[in-house]
Amino acid sequence: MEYMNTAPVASSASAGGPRWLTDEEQRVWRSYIEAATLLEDHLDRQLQRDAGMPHVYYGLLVKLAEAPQRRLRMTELAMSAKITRSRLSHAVARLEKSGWVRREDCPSDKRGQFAVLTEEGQEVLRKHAPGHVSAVRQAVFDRLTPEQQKSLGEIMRIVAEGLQPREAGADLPWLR
Amino acid sequence: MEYMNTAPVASSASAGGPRWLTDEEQRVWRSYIEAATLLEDHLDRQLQRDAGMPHVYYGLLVKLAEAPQRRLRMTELAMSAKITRSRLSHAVARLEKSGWVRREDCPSDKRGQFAVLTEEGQEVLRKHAPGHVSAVRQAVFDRLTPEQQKSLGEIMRIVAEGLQPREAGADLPWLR
DNA sequence: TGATGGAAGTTGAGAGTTCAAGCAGAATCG
DNA sequence: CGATTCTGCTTGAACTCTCAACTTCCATCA
Repeated sequence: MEYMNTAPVASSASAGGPRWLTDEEQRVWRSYIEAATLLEDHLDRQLQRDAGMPHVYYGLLVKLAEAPQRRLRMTELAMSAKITRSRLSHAVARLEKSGWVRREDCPSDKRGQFAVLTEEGQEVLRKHAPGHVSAVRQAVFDRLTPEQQKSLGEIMRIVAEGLQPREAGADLPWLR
Repeated sequence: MEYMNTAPVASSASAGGPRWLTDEEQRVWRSYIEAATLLEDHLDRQLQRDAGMPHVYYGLLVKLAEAPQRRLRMTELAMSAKITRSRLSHAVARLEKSGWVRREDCPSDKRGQFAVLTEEGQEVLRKHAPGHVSAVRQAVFDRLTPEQQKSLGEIMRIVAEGLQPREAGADLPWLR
């Protein structure tokens, strides 16, 4: 009896026993885990080395850069980046220290805070975007056919949807 | 001029300028990032809550469970899990504290160490595998058609291959 | 044998993340 | 209005990960 993989191997009867993954499903799952691990690691390294920040932080700057006044409420930013507010708080504190983001009080809600991309923040993006795109291209797009790219998009969209926030809850309204 | 996403938006001329991602490529990339973030987070939470360890650690136990004597050299384990040796060292130290793994000296190479899955380690896997598989199934496999599953496998295999270790280097022979 | 370089693994400090708790302001309602 | 509850965001401690040394042992070769 093989127990698991990052999920176990086949051999399911009919009754309530857990539906293990088939061999094929397992191969798929392992490929996913490996690629995801290697990829995130690769991008983290690339950005840490070149831009001095991890991939997630870079993503935050990008979201801000695209937002109306290059600003977003903390909660909005957290939701859009799919991270907890707590994590965001720490992250923004760090980005503030680096001078790439600044906090601003929200006039309409005294509890609220805006995270605002600074000029230096924009500069950092301008400077390192090319390297980052190229890393992404090299690791992913250059290796996939147009059909595969399309497939990947559909698949990931479905998975993401299934895990979306839904209803509220303690510190993580999102993340179920 | 849109600068970036977690990679910038289109508008490329002909000369050397960075080849930005097209709108469609960007949508794909964002979906990927979102799904990967939500998924890893979801599994980490599930396992942390139920089994008292993060997803990566669970993966390590699984690798050991499948290995010949339920043991693997540190370096082998690190490579197979796609993580650095340093990270593994810390991880195994923690797993040892929890009593799920034990270290053993390698007879043939005095520098070498085996990570060995303990009886408690196996027990933990047996106990929590069902919940974990079910989480993976719910989040991924149950939502995809067989074709999509196959596609996902191929795509991720390609990406993983492209990022594989190749030649040696400092502390991270893998991870380029 | 002894020097030299490489390989296996660990370590410590700093950075990032999680979790539970906490504070202040907003909203609801009697 | 005052009490109660909810929302927005922050905090601190515990934990994990990264990065750059560092130690020990193996391998090569003169």
